[in-house]
Amino acid sequence: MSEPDWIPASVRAAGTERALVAGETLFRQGAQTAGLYQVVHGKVRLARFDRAGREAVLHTASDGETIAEASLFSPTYHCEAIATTDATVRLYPKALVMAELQHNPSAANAFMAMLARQIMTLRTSIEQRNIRSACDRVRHYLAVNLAEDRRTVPLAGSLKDLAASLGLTHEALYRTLAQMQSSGEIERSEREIRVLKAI
Amino acid sequence: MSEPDWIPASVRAAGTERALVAGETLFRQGAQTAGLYQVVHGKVRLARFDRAGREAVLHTASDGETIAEASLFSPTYHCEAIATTDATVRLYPKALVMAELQHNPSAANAFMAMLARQIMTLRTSIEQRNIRSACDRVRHYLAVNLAEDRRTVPLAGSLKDLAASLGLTHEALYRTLAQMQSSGEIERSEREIRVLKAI
DNA sequence: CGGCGTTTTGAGAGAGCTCAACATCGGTGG
DNA sequence: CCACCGATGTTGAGCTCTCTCAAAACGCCG
Repeated sequence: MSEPDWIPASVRAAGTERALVAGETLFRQGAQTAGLYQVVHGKVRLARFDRAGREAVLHTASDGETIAEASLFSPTYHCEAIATTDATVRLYPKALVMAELQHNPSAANAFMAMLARQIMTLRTSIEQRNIRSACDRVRHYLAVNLAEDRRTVPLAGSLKDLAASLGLTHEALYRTLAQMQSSGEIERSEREIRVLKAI
Repeated sequence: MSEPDWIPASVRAAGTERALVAGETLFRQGAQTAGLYQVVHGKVRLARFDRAGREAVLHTASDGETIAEASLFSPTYHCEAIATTDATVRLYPKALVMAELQHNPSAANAFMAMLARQIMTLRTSIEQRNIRSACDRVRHYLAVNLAEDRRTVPLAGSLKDLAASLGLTHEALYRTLAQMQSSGEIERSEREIRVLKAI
């Protein structure tokens, strides 16, 4: 989604890599911002924790995506970044990125477009979490994440992770998927869900 | 929140105003994007409607705020804009705004910062909608919207509108507020809520 | 005064959460 | 090779909480 095509070679060269093991925290809410991170490979999720200890998954970034873009304009991070799988990330220093955006209009334009896309994606997430019914929430997820064949939805990680992304308990997701499968609405295989009825 | 301090006078002068009555739709999801809107006065909310007809309020813009910024980078609007109160909006043509962002680095910078702020606000909304308990959701809202005195939260519109913004039914909100008041957690007056216990 | 929208309160039902038990599978170490 | 362990996947039962449907008080405005 957020291919960092706008990062020029000069900035790219200044990036420093770091390896993360699954479960490791990259940065915490409130910590000083270091710069812009790009996920080289693996999955890193952005999340917040509420008083009750519940984790709200805000986004999961995969290979090539950048995270913490908004933090370029903030002195501290406003959410937690946690490796969902083993992962490698690359850090681009804040000052360097900001200077590039300041002096390179086309980079700035691409960056703005990327922020705009993120805003749209986030609004879709809000729409999704506004749906109470687990079944309709799953349907919404399927509709939004349909592959180009308009019939299948790839499953990137575990169902448990998906449940967290959907804001459901994993039990509720399991049950809902089982029900949708037995009613003939979907078919499931190892790495994808096939949608049989129009959504 | 989104004071359009980055809109230069030249663009400002090219704006065209339009009056809206409460309930009127400014633009619909899927419609061609005309440009950037600024709410001169009144309240305009961005929302989406799901299959069940439920409205998910994504944002409510007040005096001075801009809406549809992300749509500058999209051919169509991705949500509905509806006047919550009688309102006046000003439209800045897309091409003019884009040209300004292209040639004026400081305007581009301010615009990027505004988009970044919006991303953070949207993430806070997702965090909020991830909270199931009506009481905790209200507490979260109060904590996020505390005035500078750290004790009061202003009530801009009706409680019914607030309920929609919180993603709760109005009945649930009324009940929750009544309960929080009777337990001594808050005090209510016409235009604000006073928080008595630390959140 | 009548009408309309907001604010309240009541009662019932449905749905997801919580707690719990168990199956499955891959990896580890004896 | 097998036992063990942890994480994921699955299913069951009960409970809580919000939603839904209803009804009524209240305030505002023509």
